[in-house]
Amino acid sequence: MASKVLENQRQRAPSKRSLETKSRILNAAEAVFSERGFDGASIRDIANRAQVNVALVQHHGGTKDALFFHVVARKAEQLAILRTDALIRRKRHGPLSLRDVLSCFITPFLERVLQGDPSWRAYGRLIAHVSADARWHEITEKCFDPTVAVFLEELAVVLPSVSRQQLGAGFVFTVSAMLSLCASRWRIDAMAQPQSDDDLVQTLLDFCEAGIARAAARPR
Amino acid sequence: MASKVLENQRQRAPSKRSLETKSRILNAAEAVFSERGFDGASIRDIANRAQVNVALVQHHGGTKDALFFHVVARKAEQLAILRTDALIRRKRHGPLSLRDVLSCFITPFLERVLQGDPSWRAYGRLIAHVSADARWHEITEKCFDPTVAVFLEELAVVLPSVSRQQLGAGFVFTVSAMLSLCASRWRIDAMAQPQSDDDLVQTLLDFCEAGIARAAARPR
DNA sequence: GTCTATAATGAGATAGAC
DNA sequence: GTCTATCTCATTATAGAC
Repeated sequence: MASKVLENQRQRAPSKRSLETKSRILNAAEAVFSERGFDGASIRDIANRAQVNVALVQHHGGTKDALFFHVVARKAEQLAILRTDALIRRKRHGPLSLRDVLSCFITPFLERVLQGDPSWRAYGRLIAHVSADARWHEITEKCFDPTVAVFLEELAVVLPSVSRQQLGAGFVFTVSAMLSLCASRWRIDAMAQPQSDDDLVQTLLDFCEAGIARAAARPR
Repeated sequence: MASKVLENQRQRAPSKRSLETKSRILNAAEAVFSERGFDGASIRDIANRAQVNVALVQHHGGTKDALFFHVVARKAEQLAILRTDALIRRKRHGPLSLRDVLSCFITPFLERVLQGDPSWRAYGRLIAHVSADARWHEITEKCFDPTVAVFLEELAVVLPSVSRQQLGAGFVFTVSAMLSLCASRWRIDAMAQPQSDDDLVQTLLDFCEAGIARAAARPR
């Protein structure tokens, strides 16, 4: 009898079903958080979307805060690798330009967010939400700041005459312009004829490249 | 008896006390909404901060949505006047430069938000929040789009060779960079030595001016 | 105009059976 | 791992006395 119980426990350490359930929950949380924000989302909404019992969300995701952090961190880790990989790969073809650095940061993100994948689309809105709220300071710090530091160093190499203040400001402006494409693209499209994703990304790169380069031309 | 009731009602049509109460409520709502967002804020928080009974918030502000709209619209009206006035005043001194147009849009806002006035500081964060969320589409449309349309026209005059798509994108990037100073200034300050408000605004204007001017140099 | 009291709902979290 | 049931609390909104 007792051995039968033990055997059962051993055999389903993390069962296949639970793995599926856990990632269904994370996906649902990603979608709901991105649509309604942290406070607007409820565990129950998430459970419904995941087609899972309410209690299971807490069981697999922990508290609501922990679940939120987990959702942000999951793709942030992928993103950190994609961005630094892009940087390393481009470095093999000689010294970097300003546009190279910006492109290695922006493109891996936007090409996923603007493309069809609904999960990345949701993630884009979610990050725009996280980034605009000082309350998520700590999440930003853990998930994104390490990569940002790497790219700031690269900017400093490319533009040695520009002060750290200028570079920091330019980088924040760049990130916020990038995120505006996640949350406010409808506004751009409403102002004129909609344009292709690719054109939009090039326009963004033009904008930020020129903006940061200006600091080099007019040191402060 | 009956005449006494009528007299009481007449004498305090909108009494001085009620006017004070109403604006205390709006100020409190502004502060709480800006700190916690729409969903994170509660009518009770607002009532407490206004030192007023819970029921009074509903009485003077209506539903939570209506109160939110009212708070956003209140300063938006002032802002629309300040911005267009700045435009008109500068037009008297000859034709506008690109930087003039951007400055007339950005400066009236940022000089209030970055300055000490806590009410405008709160409003800045609030607008950053509103702007990052498609849910407030309608509020944006009513409160800000008319002014934006005016400034887009001015941009088109200054840069006739640039497509509406490019101008629209450049304007959205500019607005989002501007709003990043409301919500994410701590991030800039964390990256390097903090800089003065004035330097920061000039850096922003340099960035956006160069960014939009680039579109003129490289038409798409 | 202001207050108390309460209705009606929905939230996050947990205990305990299976 | 999964589910039902429930605890505990906070929310918006309103009804009605003063």
